Amino acid sequence: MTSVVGWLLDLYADEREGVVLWWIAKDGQRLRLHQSFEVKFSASGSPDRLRAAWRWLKNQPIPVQLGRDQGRDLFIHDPVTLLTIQSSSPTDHHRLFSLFSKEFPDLDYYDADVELSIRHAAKYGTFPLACCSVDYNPDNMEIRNIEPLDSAWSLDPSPPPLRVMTLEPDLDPLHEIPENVVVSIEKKQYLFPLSAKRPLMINLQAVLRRYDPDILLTNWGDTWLLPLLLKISRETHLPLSLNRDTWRGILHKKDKSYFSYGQIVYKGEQLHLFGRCHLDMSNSFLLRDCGLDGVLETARVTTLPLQMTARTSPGTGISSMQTLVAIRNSILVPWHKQQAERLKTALDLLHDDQGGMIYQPITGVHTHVGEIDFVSMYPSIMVRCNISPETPAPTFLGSDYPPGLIPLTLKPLLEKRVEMKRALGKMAHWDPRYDRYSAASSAYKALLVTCFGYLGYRNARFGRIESHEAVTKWGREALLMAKETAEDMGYEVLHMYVDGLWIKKEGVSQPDQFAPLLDEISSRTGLPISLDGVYNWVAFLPSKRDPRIPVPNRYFGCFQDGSIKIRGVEARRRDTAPFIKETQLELLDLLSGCTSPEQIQQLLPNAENLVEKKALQLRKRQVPLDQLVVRQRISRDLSGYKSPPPAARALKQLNSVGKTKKPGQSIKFLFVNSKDGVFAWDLPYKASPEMISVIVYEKLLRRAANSILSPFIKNTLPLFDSPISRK
DNA sequence: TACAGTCGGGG
DNA sequence: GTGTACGACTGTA
Repeated sequence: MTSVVGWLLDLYADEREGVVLWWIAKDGQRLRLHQSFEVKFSASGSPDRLRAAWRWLKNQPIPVQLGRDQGRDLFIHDPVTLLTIQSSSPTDHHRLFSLFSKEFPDLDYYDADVELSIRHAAKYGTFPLACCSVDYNPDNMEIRNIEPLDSAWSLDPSPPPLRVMTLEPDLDPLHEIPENVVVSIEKKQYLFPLSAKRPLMINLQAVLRRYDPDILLTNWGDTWLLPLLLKISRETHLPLSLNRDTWRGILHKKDKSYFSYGQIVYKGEQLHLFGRCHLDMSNSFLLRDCGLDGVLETARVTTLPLQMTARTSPGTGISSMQTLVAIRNSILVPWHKQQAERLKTALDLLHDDQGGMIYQPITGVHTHVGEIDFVSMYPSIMVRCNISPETPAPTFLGSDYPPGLIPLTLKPLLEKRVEMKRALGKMAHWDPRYDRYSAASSAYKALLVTCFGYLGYRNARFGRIESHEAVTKWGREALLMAKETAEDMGYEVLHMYVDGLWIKKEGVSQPDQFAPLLDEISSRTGLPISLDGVYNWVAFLPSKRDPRIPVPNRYFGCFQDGSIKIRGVEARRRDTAPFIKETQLELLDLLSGCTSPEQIQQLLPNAENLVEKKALQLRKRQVPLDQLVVRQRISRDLSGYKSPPPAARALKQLNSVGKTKKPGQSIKFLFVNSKDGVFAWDLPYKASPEMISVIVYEKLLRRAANSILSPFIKNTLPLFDSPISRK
């Protein structure tokens, strides 16, 4: 028997060995161990059907152990009688469940589709990069015992000595033709020409062997680079050991488009490795937004393998956390079948209108305004009021009922994030923990927010619309209490939006002056609230269709520390060209130091000069083309468009040269003087400055400038706004 | 004018 | 294999 202390890198099922676990040992070894792992699921239904199921299971060839048990279904009051089915390995379980559930589609299944890593976490307390003490038999590398020395909730776990290698083409393969593969290891870089195929393979294989990375960080690795390298490897018959588990194939997952948050999203194809983790920066929002630290910190709390964590949505993450808590608390995990969405009833529509509290702002420019926001409002409410599918409707001050599944899941995450945020506030930027804390804090925020959304999602395993409504109800309640408190203390409330208030009081302009109000709101509502900042000035815009009507989420302003906040206007939209966005930001920057409307008035001529200068650059065609690129999402197949918008016309051009985009992918294009009015950016031939439609861009420029300047220009109608026509 | 299409969130 | 809202805004017919 050998004992080793190390960090868990990866875990996956194996046909013969049960579960394979890769460890980074303290002494630097990379260890491949395995462990037999039994998997149990259960079914409930009428006694007749369960008897029939028992007979069927007895007469099929996959070995099983059957039993009877009782269990707790969160949505059923009484204990449920269960037929339990235990397989001796994860692969047996998969095969058996897929056959069995087809044979008996009328049964209710539990614990049937739980990710292997979650089952392992529930049984042994493991999670990605958990530091553990492992006993194993050195003769056959079989694990005898795993003892976690680490908790997912600790702020500063012992850091694993990860070896990271970056692999990327030198140019964006969607836009240009890359010539080299760039390999980066720590501070070193290597450049291998793509055209010299044999040397490329030999060199790559050599670095992979020599450095033996744990993490292979790529750009376009899923969708372009690794498929290409594997193809070259086949053509040249030269080996390329991307996997550590060398005899294994690489797992390809197909691309797909799906609906989420009311829109189509596209997820590119994926390549998963074994024994080593492939993370594609271009195919992972989490990796792009929160970096490698964000992925590692998310994997620790969700217990999903690193390669999966990087590529899934926060919804999958929070759902995994709920599943783990359920198993640990002996709550059955209902099988999540993909059921057709039923149509909404009139009642549902009525309910949907009862979301967050939204108020109409007082339009125009206001100075010395404080913005206060509840901290993680919805998750805090779920924890404080014990809102969960199985808990009774709460009163505002919580319930006597024991904590439900959702609060049990959220509480440690919420507390870890609050602690990290608190530490960040006092920490220097050069502190080695700073980046990791920031990454974790924004990754956790997404998990927390999504948990609320999932309560209202019909297909979620642990959702219940009444719970969702209870959260928004208490949210509105808390916001109204905050408003009353502010008014009681002499503030004017200019605007409210879901979890934030914009308030003003004569003589109050320093951050610490807001403290008594914040304390009072916290004590009245029981929810944490903090000052987002004090604006030098903030402008709430009216509707463009009717200037008498305020709109809740179009505003911008400058804080005392010089930072700028913008919502709803062009610069916030991803379909705004960089040049236009830049202009808006420069205009705001120009006005940011002002503390009175008079000062702003004085600077207006400068602002207008800036706009004219930009317009002149456009007319002289001096603006770099990449600054004029517009990006829009394709929502359907080309044939689905009745009046093709610019993005669809650009896609048509790409199609004509054999390139394609699927619904959910975005496409880049320029506005030009041609029949289509657009020119796709990723065509093999390049656009030239003469093609650009100066008219279109100048209108976009003036419209954007107008969004910023109109609140300051008295008694003038917007001068420059008119529809943009093609040509 | 009616209809069709896109975006928003946070950091 | 995970939020099919909803309102503002813009372009096209």
